Amino acid sequence: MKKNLTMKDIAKLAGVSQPTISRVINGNPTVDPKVRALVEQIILDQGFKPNSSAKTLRSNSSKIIGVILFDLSNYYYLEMIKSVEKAARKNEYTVIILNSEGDKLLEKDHILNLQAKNVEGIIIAPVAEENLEFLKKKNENFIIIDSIVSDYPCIYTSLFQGGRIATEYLYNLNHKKIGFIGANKKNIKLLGIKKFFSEKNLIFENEWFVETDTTNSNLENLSLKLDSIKDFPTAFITSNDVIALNLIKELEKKGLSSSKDITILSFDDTIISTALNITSIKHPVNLMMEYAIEYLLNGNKKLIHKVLDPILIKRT
Amino acid sequence: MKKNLTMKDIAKLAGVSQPTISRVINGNPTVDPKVRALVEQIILDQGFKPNSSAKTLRSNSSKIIGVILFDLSNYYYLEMIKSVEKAARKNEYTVIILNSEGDKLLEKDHILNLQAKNVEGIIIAPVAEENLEFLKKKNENFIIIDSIVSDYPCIYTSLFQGGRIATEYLYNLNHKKIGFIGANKKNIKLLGIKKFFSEKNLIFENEWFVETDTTNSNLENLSLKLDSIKDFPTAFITSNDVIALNLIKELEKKGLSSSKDITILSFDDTIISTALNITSIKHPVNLMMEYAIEYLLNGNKKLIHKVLDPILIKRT
DNA sequence: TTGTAAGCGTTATCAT
DNA sequence: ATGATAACGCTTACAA
Repeated sequence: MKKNLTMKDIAKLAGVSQPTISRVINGNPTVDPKVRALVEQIILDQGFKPNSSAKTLRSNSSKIIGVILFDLSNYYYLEMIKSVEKAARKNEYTVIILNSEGDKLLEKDHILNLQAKNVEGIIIAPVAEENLEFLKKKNENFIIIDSIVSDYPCIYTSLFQGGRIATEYLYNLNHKKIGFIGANKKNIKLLGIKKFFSEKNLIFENEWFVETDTTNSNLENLSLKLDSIKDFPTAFITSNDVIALNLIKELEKKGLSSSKDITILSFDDTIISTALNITSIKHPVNLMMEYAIEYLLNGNKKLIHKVLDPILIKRT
Repeated sequence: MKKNLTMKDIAKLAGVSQPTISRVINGNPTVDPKVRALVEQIILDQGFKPNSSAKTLRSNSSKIIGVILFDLSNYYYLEMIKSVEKAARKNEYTVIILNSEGDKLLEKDHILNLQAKNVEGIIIAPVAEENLEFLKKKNENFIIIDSIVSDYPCIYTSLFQGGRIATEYLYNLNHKKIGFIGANKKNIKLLGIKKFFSEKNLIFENEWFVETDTTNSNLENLSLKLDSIKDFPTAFITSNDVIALNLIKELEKKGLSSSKDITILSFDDTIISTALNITSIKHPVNLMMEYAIEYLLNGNKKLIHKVLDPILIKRT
């Protein structure tokens, strides 16, 4: 059976009492510099680190941030994970990443799990509002990412702005017929697109909105939907990179070139956009996670909604 | 100050003693069915989960697996994270993902951190052998992924086979001059490639190996290196997807089409390969992480090296 | 400056 | 079948 060292062991090696070890580790100024030096050397030699369960149990501070993500299929989550781990580490925190897979019950499980681990904060891309209510009821320190939910702390990229600047960019390239492929009609990106159209007194035809499933890249009926469009757009905005990829393939089947005939602009700017060489709307993911950690650790809890500006990454 | 429920609280609500709650939760058969039912209902109502720090401290079982990854830039790590989180969850374990960023000291820090958290196993894509020695000395339950290190438990995809089947595939498409772009010369993929050449009594020209940095996609001198090749290959194998992407861009600058003039085959099969529509060698990442978890939790610890076969994903 | 002792919320060993 | 009680390894008064 594996047995880790304890402060008691270090204390014995140093010939002092266990609390003295604790004092050294926690930088308590009352310890004799000689004792401190000795103890620190022993700690280094032995590769000792205090048991965090005991520490957490006693002091109620786990130094852990929980992150519950909606799904791990969009590639931009990798950057998110990388950013949040780094931002946490900078503050001497560890993150626990969990995948709710868009499942309400699993999300609840994860929340209970994190609470049991005494996490000091939760970053959540939520599935169900009832779980957010639970978090609030339990007085949990948490922040929502990637969603807008009133009365809860949120941090997100303005997809409305994203839709707007995407459209503006295409408009300036002389596109007046612009399609959008994405999830259901209340889609905020779509609202931004429509906003720009109305600003310019242009009409956004209903048929230019092509509804698809965004998390599942299985888009077999995309073809049918595209076929049914009477007045075909000269450009498309897609709700994410994977859809852009599928669109390009569909267009190719129809003998259309995405670089010559139809302009495509995507959301998310993952490596796919780079690979396909298409203009994309980037979320400032890194910034988002830094803010999230900052908010959870020291944030003024009166701050409710933090909106980040999307970034247009121009290509070709 | 946030205060979680404890077994004591539940006990009070149920009118029993605290150890009874523990018995109910741990499925101890000696509890009265009526009491059990009552307690379970209260637990559900209250959304109670026992404090895991206390549990870990007392029982020395944290139900946590640590995962130390070398870097989080290659996109195939996302699938890895997804897989390992899921495989762990299936066994009621939580994972803690850490990024060593290829830094020896950071790797050591992560190891100490995980030990302090009493993790029951560590999955590591290692930076430094001395840290592996430390793990062994500390009698830690761990397994290495993505690397071959003798005398330590490892699980990895056979890159030798990968190189071999990649070459075989191209050979069967009538390519006799095949280049390889990747890291230093001891590269195992390259050995597999050379093996196939020698099997067919063909010569692999030294100039067909183009050395690049694999983690950093900054390949500005790739162009120069390509220019210096006298007998230009008709096909290239790249050590990862990002290099393939850069290669395609370089070739385009030279007026060459990757689909018509030069065939490209990459390693890793991330979404980039899909986007670029190129044949790729896939690591069975999902399988790898399932094995890793299985090994750590129940594995016969005599098993030292587990080799997985790469999968050729044909495209175009 | 340092040691003694209590207590965090569990699990497990006793009794009863 | 269930209730006291000790112990896990730390932090934090309090005493010396």
